[in-house]
Order: sequence, then C-alpha cells, then structure tokens
Amino acid sequence: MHLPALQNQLLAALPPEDYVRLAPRLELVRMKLGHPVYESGGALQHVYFPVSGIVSMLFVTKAGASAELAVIGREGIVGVSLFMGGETTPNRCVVQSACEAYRLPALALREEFARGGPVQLQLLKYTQALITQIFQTAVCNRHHGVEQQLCRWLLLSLDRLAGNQLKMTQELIANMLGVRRQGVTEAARDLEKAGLIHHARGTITVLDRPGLEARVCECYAVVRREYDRILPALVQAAHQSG
Amino acid sequence: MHLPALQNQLLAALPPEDYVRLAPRLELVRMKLGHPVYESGGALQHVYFPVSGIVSMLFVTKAGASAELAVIGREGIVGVSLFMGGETTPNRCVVQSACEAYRLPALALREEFARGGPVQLQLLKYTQALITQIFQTAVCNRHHGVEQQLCRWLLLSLDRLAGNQLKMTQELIANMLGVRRQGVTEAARDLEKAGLIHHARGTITVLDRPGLEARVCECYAVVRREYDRILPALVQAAHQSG
DNA sequence: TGCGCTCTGTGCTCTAACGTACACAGCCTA
DNA sequence: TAGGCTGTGTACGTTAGAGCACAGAGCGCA
Repeated sequence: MHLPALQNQLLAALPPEDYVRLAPRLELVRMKLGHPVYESGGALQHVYFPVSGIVSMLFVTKAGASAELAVIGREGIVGVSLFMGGETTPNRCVVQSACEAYRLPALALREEFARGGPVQLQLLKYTQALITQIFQTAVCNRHHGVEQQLCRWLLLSLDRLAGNQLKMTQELIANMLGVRRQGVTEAARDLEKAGLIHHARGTITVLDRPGLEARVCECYAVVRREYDRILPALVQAAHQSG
Repeated sequence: MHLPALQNQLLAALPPEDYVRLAPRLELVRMKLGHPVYESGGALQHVYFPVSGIVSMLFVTKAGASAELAVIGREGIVGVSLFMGGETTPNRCVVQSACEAYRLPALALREEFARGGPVQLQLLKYTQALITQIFQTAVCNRHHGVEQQLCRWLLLSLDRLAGNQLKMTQELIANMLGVRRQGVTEAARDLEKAGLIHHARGTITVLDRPGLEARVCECYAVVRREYDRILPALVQAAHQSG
C-alpha cells in the first residue's frame, strides 16, 4: 500500500490502523503559487497535509510589510490552530511553491485529535517543532544579516522540495524575508560569486549545499536538529520515499 | 475557596473537580530575578504555574547574543514542551521579575494532559496564544524600531504585573530585546520626555498607559487580542483577582 | 564622609539595510 | 522584428542601529 497521501510524512508516521481510518476523508487538492490557504483571522474549514510543495506562514502588517514565520512542507500540516483550540489565527498561509495536499475537514480532524493516542501525539510533536522554527525566525530576524537569512531560507525550502531548484523570483523571496528586493539581489550575487548557487530569472539552483550550510547562521541547524529530534519517524519516512 | 494557586489564571479557569485533583501535587516555589527556570536543551522536571512575577522565554546564540521570544505570567504556564511531546526545547526560560509559582511534576502533568477534557484544552489554548506572541515577536524584530519594541515590551510586562512599576535595569531590558543598552536608554529618554514613563536606576514607572498604547506598534494589540480571544476565561479571572 | 560599585547619559564612528531611481536583460507576443 | 513586460543589476543618499568609549549620577558600604 503506497497511497500518495503517505508521501506526507506526518501521515506516513501514523500507525496503519489510524491511517486507514483517516484516509477515506482525505481529499486531494492542488494549489498554485500564491494561493492563500488561510487568510488572517479567517475561519479554518480544513487542515492540509502537503505531499509536495511548500506553504508559508506569513504575517502582514497594517503598513503592508510582510514577514515569513515558518515554512511547511510534506513533513507537516497546515492549520495547527484547529486542534490547538484557537479555531483561527491572525497570520496568513500562502503557497510558496506549487503544492499538492490532502485536506481533512475540521470536524474530522478534531474528532481524530480527541481520540488521543498516536494521532494526537504526532500532531502535537509537529506543532512543537513548528514553534521552534517560528522562534528561531524571531532570533534570526533580530541578529542575522540578509545573506545568512537567505541561506537559511534556501536550506529550509530545499529540505522540503525534491531536487535542488527553487522557482522563485527575488521579489518574492524578499517578501518572505521581509527585506528589500535589492538586498536579496546583492546577497544572491555574493552567493553566486562564491559558487554556491546559480540564479536566473525566477529560478535559483543550489550548486553547493555543504557550502551553503557552512555559510548559514546557526538558526538553520537549531531548527533542523529539533525536527530530527522530535520527529524521527519523519526522517525515516523521508529516507524511504526520497 | 481562594487558594493562592488559583491566582494563576490558567488554573483558575479549570473546572473545580479538575483543580482539586491537581492541587495536592502543586508545590509553591519562589524564584528570584535571573533564576534559570529551564536551560536550553535541559530535561524538564516540572512545569510552573506562576502566580506572580514574569518568566521570559529567551534564546541565546553561540555568539552570546540573546533574544526574548515571549513572556509568561500568571496567565500561563512555563514548560509547554512537556505536554507537546518534545520533552525539552532549545530555548531558555529565565525569571524576569521575581516570581512565585506552583510547580507540578512532569509525570503528573502528562497524566492530567492525557485525560483530555478541560485541562488539555486549556493547556493547548494557552499554547496557541503563546505561539501568537512568539511569531509577533518575530514580526516586531523584523519591522519595528527599538522604541516601539520597548513600548510593546513594557505593555506586555505590565499586563502581567500588579501596579505600574517595573524593577528592571536598562541593561537587562536590552538583553531581553536583543539590542544595545544605549538603544534602550535613548528610547526610554524619549518616552520620558513625552511624559509616558519615569525611570530611575532600575525602576521604570509607567505614568501614561494610554499614551504608551498609542505609541506602540500593532504587535502588542495583535497579541493582546489573541490572548483575550482564545482565553476569555483568563480575562474574567483577571477581573476577579485584580 | 569617602570609596567604589552599578546604572545611566552622551558622544563618536562604522555598517547594514532602507528608499528611490534607473538601466539593462531575458522572454513573450504582436 | 519591434514593443512591452517582468525580472535583475547597480548606484546613489539616508537612517537606524552596532560597537566603542567615557563622564556623571545615584546608591551601598566601610
């Protein structure tokens, strides 16, 4: 049994009996770049288990400035506030890289969560990992320069995608990081000079991942280590399915 | 029945039958300013329900720079990673303002959490509010100046303390915000010139709270609104006990 | 009263990032 | 092939904050 939904590592980490109970209520949806999965304060009707692509958690200020808080890929779930009891949340979630996801109605999710056991545990563990990513974003925003943040962002994104290419304009990256587009241009130029990446009109190719990891600030490692520590089942799943 | 532990608003919001089951296992501890409640990556033996004072969630980088992620007072609980399933977390928790708290052994907490019901719900709701505070810190770090961050910090702290005084040197505030001490000095000077605060050797007195709220960035309001929305029981409790 | 400590105020230079502006380059379509 | 659009490169001046240095001010203690 290798259903596509199992490409979501969180679902894949569930015991089979839990998964088969969930599976019939999962519905595949495809979402294009820029698609708003959730709006700030909007009522959440579903949670999403991505099997490909990336969803960004963003906050947009009144003045229109934005800041990415975390990225979510097939290791996780979009919409944790549904089982955390808040129903909604003041941040947005936007598709950052064209995304296929299995969605589950809010009611079904709450029902599953209320059973306790492995489903609940897995969801909570993922949430804690997500918290780590969010607070490390806060740390990085405070103390590290644009270039290091770009490295972190590239690595976090790459971890969630197949291959070594990102289809993403510098403008969009700048919006994610909450910096100027020129800042990204300059940082990308320097990384390209160092032979770590190649970029051209909306595509960034990572040529030297170890080189990037050597240049990134500690924030990436902290987040990565926490994901690996809290969600070892996911790492195994990643190895199995590529 | 007005036990001191009920001054913790999270405990106070529990149904009486849940509270009486918990109460015998709560142990009062007093913690001085600077006391490390949790170290980064350390094993968590207890969770803490503050009844007075403030605990800061901090992250300290390898280079020694620090950044506050959130503050926790009698509205909450210190140590959410214990019931979130991660056991530990890479950030520190430090007493920011002398604190009395009731602590509960890790085992007892997990037992209570596993029962589901109101205890679990309340803990999760609080965690979501905490997530909001953390990501708003990330936003504020990215986009807002030192003065606005100081305003936010003052208001968040004031919400968790009785009275309008903060015993806190500028040096410590700077460490919390992850900025230079001089930056805090300058911001505080400007706020004092505007008649909003008075400060002298380790004590900041807020003279004009509405004035501060007018000058702070939206980050404070976003956090405050989420706490009020997700945890209305806590607001009521706050009204009852002052 | 005097000493020494901590805390605060203020000055400087330096740098990263911002806002703005504009030129060019690749790609698509007419 | 020309025109237009989007994405990228580069160059300003401006500013917030960092790093550093040191003077003064309030407080505790001998």
